[in-house]
Amino acid sequence: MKEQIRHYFNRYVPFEEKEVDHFYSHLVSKSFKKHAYLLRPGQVCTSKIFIAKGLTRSFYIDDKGNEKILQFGIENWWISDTESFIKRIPSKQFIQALEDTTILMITREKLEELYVAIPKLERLFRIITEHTLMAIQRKYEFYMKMSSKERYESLIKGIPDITQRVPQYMIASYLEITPEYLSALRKND
Amino acid sequence: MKEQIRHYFNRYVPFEEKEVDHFYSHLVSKSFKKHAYLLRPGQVCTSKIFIAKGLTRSFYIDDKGNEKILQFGIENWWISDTESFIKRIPSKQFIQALEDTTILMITREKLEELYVAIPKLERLFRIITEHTLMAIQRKYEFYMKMSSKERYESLIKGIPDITQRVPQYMIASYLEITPEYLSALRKND
DNA sequence: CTGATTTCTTAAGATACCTTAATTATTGGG
DNA sequence: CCCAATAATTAAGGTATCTTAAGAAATCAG
Repeated sequence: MKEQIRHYFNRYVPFEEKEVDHFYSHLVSKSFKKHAYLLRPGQVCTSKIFIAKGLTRSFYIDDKGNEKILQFGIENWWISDTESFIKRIPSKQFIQALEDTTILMITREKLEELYVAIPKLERLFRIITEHTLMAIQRKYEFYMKMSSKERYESLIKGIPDITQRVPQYMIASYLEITPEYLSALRKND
Repeated sequence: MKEQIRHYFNRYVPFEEKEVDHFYSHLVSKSFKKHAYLLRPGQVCTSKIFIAKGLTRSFYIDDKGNEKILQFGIENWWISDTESFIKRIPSKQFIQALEDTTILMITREKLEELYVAIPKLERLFRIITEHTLMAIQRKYEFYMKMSSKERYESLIKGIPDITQRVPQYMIASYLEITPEYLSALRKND
């Protein structure tokens, strides 16, 4: 798993073996069975959470009691609740494993210590955050302009095996359409 | 204007007078008349752009020749084309002043030099980017779930004077509804 | 101040997507 | 392997939002 982190980091900033070792030694690894919760409403999301393996969904329950899926999280993606993490306020969302999932996490406190100890880490996370921002912004800018069908196709293109890994009604929730309508869309290719 | 930057920076990270001076001396200020373009498709967005005063829109032209507004930019907001900036690829969008607008900008090259000279700056931009990510993500997550009317109300809440500053058809484009329908929505309060 | 241009409104018919409810298909635990 | 629970489909009728087209209102340049 250290190798995975090393590889991921080096996509953004070249790191020496030693630096990765140092950082990695402060990461906490945790495994969750399918359906287990990584975060529940009311908890403060105190750590950055990196998915090493598996699949998660982030969702909340709306006024009418419906689950609203905000994001799927896959390998090599950060899935913390950004708002809860930054503002140190209780989260409103669930993060749930949809497959057996292994994460690597680091608390905010520890990370801030490490930013001082390994200044390059500050750079790394600036760059990672910039890239995440770019990806999220791009995704939503286009999602907003797309029809349901186009959003579905776009999701499949981004995560081709998502239909094998996630029940269809969750994909519908994520795309903000009803399961019935998604079913109808799929019927006419 | 230096005072404005100082104030903005200190919202995120405490800076000494001297450090702000140093950074500020590398910023380039530019003014644009209403309707002038800050960026056009084909150009690479080589600078981070901060709006000191005024109002801009970012938009692109879709397949059918329609303008699609992605963002409005107001005072104390960064409005660069993130993807073009990060990947150093030609932008697909226009950024246009909707009022007489003054920006402060800094090239990527200069900024990277300054990250080394003033390490605290790296931290500042990590934090700014984190906050921007949080804001953008939150905005879109909710926009996706909202009706047209709710999106309109949400925009007004965020930028109360937007209706005075921007023609209604641009607001409609931003909210991804037709001007006709926005007009109808406004009619029934 | 005035005509030209831009912006906003109105209304009728069309379409994308939703709601409800019932039926069928699939999956997982014992 | 089977039953219970979960997930997916179908269809009918409804609503939000779009399209088109025309006219009214506001703004801008000279």
